[in-house]
Amino acid sequence: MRRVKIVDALKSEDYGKEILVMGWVRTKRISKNVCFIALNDGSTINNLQIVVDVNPEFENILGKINTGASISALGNTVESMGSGQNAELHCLKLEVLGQANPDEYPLQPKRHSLEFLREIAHLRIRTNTFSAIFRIRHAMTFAIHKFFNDKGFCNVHSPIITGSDAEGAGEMFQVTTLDINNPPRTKDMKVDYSQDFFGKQTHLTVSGQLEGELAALALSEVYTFGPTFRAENSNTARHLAEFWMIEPEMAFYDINDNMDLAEEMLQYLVKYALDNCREDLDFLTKRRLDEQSQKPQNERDAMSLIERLEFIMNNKFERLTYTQAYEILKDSKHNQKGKFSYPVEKWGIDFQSEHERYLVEKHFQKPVILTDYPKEIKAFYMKQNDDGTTVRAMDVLFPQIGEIIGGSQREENYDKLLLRIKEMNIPEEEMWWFLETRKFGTVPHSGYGLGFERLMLFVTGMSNIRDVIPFPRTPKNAEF
RNA sequence: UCCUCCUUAGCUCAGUUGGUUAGAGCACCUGACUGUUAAUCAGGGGGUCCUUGGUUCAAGUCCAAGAGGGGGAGCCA
Repeated sequence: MRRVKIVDALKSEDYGKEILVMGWVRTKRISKNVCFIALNDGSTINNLQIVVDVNPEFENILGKINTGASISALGNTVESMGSGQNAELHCLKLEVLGQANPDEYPLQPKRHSLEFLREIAHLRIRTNTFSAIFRIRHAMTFAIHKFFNDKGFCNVHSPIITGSDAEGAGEMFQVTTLDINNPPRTKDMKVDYSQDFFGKQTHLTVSGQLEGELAALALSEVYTFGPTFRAENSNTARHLAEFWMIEPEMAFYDINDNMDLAEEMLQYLVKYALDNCREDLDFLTKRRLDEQSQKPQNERDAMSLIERLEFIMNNKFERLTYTQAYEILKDSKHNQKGKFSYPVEKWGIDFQSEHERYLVEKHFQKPVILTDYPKEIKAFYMKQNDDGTTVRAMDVLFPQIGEIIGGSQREENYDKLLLRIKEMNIPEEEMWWFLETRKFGTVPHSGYGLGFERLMLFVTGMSNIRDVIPFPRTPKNAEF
């Protein structure tokens, strides 16, 4: 007999049918004549209640079943006599697949701290919170591919090992097969990378953007969705050493087309979650409400998770330039009363988290897209404006998490790009292939990068990025 | 990397001005109970007080160093 998933068993109102289910025991409640087992198989946040008559036939088996054990149960679906669920399974045949010693199994039917669960990342997936998060993570992955596919974008696999260290997006992890205790040396005692696996020094990628641009200048509209690696010693709830990034890159798009796409994509993804992950979102909404009730009133969210997602879905993002944002911040009472740790008093400063949060959470109270930043604080490949001081950059700022997207229209003029590469001391000889796209059939084009885990933070309402990726990689931590 | 807080039972946490045998709730084990929803009730077992060193008649408590973790900042996605 074929196993029925619990998500389907719970949906069925065709009572009296004999079905087989398998899963992991969440709780067992036993009394003299009847035993209730809450069974979960990860197909839904909801458990199927297995009802077992306590008789000599089952007594021995029931003794082997504790929280965490895996079982298979054959029985008839019946309409529940108790409240709390519609269908339940009246058990006819019960089998233990794998026991879980209750003295050793760390998950109890009670609330655990997220910090404790991080230490048992191999088991935390079995909890309601994490199974909900990872079902949503899957749904978001799928929705991203669906969004771009429906628009005719081409998914491009950019390389994970890169031979260029000129991407400029952060510190990199080196990839080598040389013996680090005794590497070959050149005459001047430097490590001789010509003897390394690739015949040169290589690293894990920090961005697929440059390769994405190459593809866009052939396929028009492309996106990458892959892992990226940053060896920065960042210890925050918003940074990972290994994270997933979505990087669309579009030929013939200017910065306004770019912003339109970013806004449409974020709203599409939020709507997809609301339409397809409702039960998991309801659970996480309740979880966050419980968590918030521990906090003082003035630190609590103004909106619940679901309300916030609906708000994003239904409201246009605010668009303004860096200079306009600078004026708002400079003239704000907050600034004039000296309440910013970093006062806003000189055009050209890079905005701090506190400034971004003020704009998003206090001033506009909605997502904000900032454009046209001073060129000094942005990357070399961004298109320079005619004013000679700003570039066509755009950052999408979200409540709670700050910068969720960073992007720009790209500089398509060969001479301007080359000049900028020289000004910023980027090794020109390593960028020959990138420069050639501007030499042969260059076109206006744009793109952006979305940090997938930052999106996940927003959609799930979790507050630590280590809780929205199954096995987080952070400084001093590569367990599991 | 900087600032700050934390580390006591399997988990979440109390532990007073340093003072006898370190506590609670949940979990676990035993028993009771005809339908429970993190069931309930009664009883029981369970401790490297993060590590090392120091002060003291006496340290879970005070001091120093180290390790691990949380929150905030920087860098960014």
